[in-house]
Amino acid sequence: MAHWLLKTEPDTFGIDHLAGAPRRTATWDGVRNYQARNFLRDQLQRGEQAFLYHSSCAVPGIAGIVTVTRAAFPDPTAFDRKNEHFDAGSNPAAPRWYAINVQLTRRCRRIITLDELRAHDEGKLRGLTLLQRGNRLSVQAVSDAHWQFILSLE
DNA sequence: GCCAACGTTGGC
DNA sequence: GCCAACGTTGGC
Repeated sequence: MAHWLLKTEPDTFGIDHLAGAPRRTATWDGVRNYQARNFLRDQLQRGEQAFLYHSSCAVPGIAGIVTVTRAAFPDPTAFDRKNEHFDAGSNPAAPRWYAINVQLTRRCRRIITLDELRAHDEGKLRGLTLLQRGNRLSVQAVSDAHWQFILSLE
């Protein structure tokens, strides 16, 4: 099974929100980038795991692990005029954007910080999308080797 | 708040 | 299809 990394801003919707949600489950919606959309729509499968990464905060880093509990379905926020992610170019007959459901599997015992990941940029984590210059993708693939190594840092 | 990097938009 | 302008991301 493939592994992933999902970015989120903890001030908006982070691991604390997910931990407090019913069944520790939430819909991962509002993605409005085509490359990230393609990952969600075409690749993330039910049962696969992803790192939950906190960005735009005091200590950016991996905060936990989530499991995909529902594979891609049309993003309902795109159809909702009152939603900030509304997109008139998407409609139920021809959805442009997709969402998944994720469940919090567990928190990391501690935040695995971006600084710490960077320390391995030219070693075991060479090629990790998160560490690539100018990277902004909110849904990223993580190789098995990278996944295992990051877990070993915890 | 700054600013580099990137994606999108829209005139041509 | 080009590319300048603009908006967004995200670390610092």
